Amino acid sequence: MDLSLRLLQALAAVAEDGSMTRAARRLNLTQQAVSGQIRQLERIVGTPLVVRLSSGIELTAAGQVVLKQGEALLSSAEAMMSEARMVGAARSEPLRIAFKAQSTAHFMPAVEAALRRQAPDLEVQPISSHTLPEEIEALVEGRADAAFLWLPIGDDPRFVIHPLLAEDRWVALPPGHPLSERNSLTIADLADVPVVGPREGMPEAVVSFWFIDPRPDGSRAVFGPEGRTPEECLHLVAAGHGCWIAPASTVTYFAHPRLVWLPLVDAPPNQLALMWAVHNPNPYLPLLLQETSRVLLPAN
Amino acid sequence: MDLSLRLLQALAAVAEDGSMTRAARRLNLTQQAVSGQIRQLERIVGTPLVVRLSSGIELTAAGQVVLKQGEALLSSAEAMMSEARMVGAARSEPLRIAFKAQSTAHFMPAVEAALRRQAPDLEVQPISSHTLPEEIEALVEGRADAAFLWLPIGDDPRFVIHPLLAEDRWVALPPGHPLSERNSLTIADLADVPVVGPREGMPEAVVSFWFIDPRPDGSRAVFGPEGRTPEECLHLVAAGHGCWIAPASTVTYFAHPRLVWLPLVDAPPNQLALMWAVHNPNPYLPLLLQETSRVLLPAN
DNA sequence: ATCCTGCCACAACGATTCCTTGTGCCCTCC
DNA sequence: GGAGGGCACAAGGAATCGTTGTGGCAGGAT
Repeated sequence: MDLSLRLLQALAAVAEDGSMTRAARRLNLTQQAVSGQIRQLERIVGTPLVVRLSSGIELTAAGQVVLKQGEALLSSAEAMMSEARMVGAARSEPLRIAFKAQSTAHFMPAVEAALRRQAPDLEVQPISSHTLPEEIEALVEGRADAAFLWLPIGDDPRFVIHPLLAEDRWVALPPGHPLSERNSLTIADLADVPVVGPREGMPEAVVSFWFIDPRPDGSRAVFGPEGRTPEECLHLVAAGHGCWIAPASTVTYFAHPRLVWLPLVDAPPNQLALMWAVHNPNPYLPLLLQETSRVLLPAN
Repeated sequence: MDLSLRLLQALAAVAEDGSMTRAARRLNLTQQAVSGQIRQLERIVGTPLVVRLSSGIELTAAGQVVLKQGEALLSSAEAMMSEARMVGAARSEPLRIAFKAQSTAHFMPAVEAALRRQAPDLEVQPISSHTLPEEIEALVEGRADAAFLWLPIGDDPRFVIHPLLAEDRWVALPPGHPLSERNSLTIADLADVPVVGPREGMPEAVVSFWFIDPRPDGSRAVFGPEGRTPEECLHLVAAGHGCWIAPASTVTYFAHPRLVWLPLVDAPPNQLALMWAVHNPNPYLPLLLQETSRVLLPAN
């Protein structure tokens, strides 16, 4: 049976007024409606709750039980809804998304728009960072709920990782470089070219992936000067210190006239991924994943 | 707004299964129905409770509040109904009605039938007694909830007294008595006739009323031997010890061939009353009064 | 790549519930 | 004895609740 709080309110009003008719007036209902509600409540509980008199009503012992505990129930329900409204209105759970500026940022507006369509009340809070360690730190320290980043990052049981899409890697070369006249490159072409990029604080597997070290033929990569940010790397390349191997989408951010970008056709692609801490309770994370997939995958 | 427990059950099931469709199967409903219930619950509470995903649902923070407190609410409601059913089924409140055997008893079957019509589950328990002090004692000691008796009984703030109907008093005389040939009597006729009846343990006002002492002309009544019960009084009258002044309805109980009953036309009538202890909480007392009035007054 | 399955939402229809008006009966009070 | 207030029953319309049917979307199997 399905107990409705309205019935308990009716009983409370009837008990207080000692009369269905008076209670009905107070509840802005007709006497018949209140009579029906009491009857329904009695049917649900399964025992008479009031004694009908021509001068009004009187509660039975069972009616007093329902009255007393019903009032407790009503106030509990009121408190529950109030608290839920508080929690809901507080937007106490903004979704904080970390991304690398000018690297995993170009789809953020579309993702945010998609989220807003599904959950208009959700507050999306972008957290920008410049390096992969910064992003991971933000997740670990709870400053961000999720992060967009490039795989690989090495295995890490603290995170849930959802690969989204694969990108070929491209190589940035200075305009005057002998290889810069080519249409595409292979790993073998880069055998003697120093590679710039971030190394400090990166897991070994990540360095190994981006520098392609060791090379498929077993030789070692030539490590050029360290560039921690994309800007530093580009500066180093433009200054002739070597090449930079980067995700394809980076090309669109840095179509610099003093640089030449060429695809690296035989290198395993890197992957854009969405990641969050395994124990993060934010309920919007699955929604974020879903909407991100929707935004990114058709545009493949 | 009107919160129904069904909605809370739906939320609980949905939260447990992580999916509206699976919850719907378990609840023997369609997915659409459950979806509607969740939507309605969200409208009532006023904030989103679940995040809709293509792979199922996820509770928001507000949803977790409602889930947790809602489950408490559900079990409270279940406990409430269970206890009310217990109390109701226990018939823990039989209505115990005291009456004087062969004096205020003749309408008891009709009263009980009327009560049964209005409250089929009510258990009526007759408590018979033979004297007025016995009846009052039963009320005071809580062995009876209500009593039928003859007024007056003297003022007593411990009781609520509802007069029901008035009866003329009649006089019982032995057949050979000089007055026994009359059609009716006046108080003056009884000036020298000893009166029998109960005196011991009766309030003075009651003795004064039944013995009509003092008489309207200021003279004193002649007190015959004490008869504590109707049987004793009748025996005393039949033996020639005097007359007995009794309620009219007594005549129907004791239409004895060896007695003559005559109406006492100028004596103030006595009244049948329903009475109970002021603090008796039995909810059926007003119903008893109502039904008793209905039974007695038309038959006036 | 394509189909199949599972998830949810929207729409339309029928059954039930809910509240209203209208009525009758009873009791109480004036 | 009439007026007023109490409750129950009955009938009709509105709102609610459930169903079936459909579509979009994502994930997994063929």
